[in-house]
Amino acid sequence: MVVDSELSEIAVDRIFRALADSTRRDILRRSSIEELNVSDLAAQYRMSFAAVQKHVAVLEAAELVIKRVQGRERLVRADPKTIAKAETLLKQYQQIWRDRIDRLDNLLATDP
Amino acid sequence: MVVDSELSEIAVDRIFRALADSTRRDILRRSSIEELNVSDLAAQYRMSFAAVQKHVAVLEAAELVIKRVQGRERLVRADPKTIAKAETLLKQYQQIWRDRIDRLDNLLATDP
DNA sequence: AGAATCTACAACCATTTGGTTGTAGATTAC
DNA sequence: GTAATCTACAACCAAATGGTTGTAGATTCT
Repeated sequence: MVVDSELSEIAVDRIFRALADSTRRDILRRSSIEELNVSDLAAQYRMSFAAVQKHVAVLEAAELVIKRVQGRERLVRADPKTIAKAETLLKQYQQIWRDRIDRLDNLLATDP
Repeated sequence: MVVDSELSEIAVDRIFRALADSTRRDILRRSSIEELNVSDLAAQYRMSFAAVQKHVAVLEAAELVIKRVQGRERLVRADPKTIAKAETLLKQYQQIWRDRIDRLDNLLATDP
């Protein structure tokens, strides 16, 4: 039985790995609100431009953000589809647990 | 504005980090279905007992599973509360994006 | 054209991660 | 009591991660 249906395990690894860093979560949040270039993002954190660039690359590899070229800028925006996929995955784990509870309930109800 | 409300950033890091490995996700799935000891889990994977033990420890540190002592065994079961929290976090990101869409819609509707 | 801005990317470093083997402590079975 | 089972934990190793600085390529501004 497979929990995942449309994403490869590697892709799921990348999504959760990308979400496992507060700087990246903040980049995701900011780029959910408005499209930003990498310099604007970098200005928000106490780390080098290159470090923020790497964080954006991790989010991009996970397909959590999309980068668009406009002149010399790279505009970053969140991709809500991938976030939705991650949420769906967690829902499936919860569903497994709910099914288990249901089975226990039925057991207790039918066998008093 | 803070996305998280009750979990520390470090705790969120640990949750997503723990989910970023297919072996750990499988352990979580199996321990969602039934309580298992570490040996039973280890038998499922092509890696050493100690490696599986470490994976369980990562899940435990993230509070995604709970370990219970019974005799010489350590019984592992998923903690649905933490899974639910992770799902809630992702929902919040989606909500930010939906709010943005709503704002754009309103803008387009009121200013033709 | 020249300067400033935005980005890419390489090289490097310390720490963490994911695996291994090996040893030892409890608990259970015989 | 002894053997088998289940677990904990240390020590070690290779690879990945998260940061740095430095250099260079486009693009825009004056």
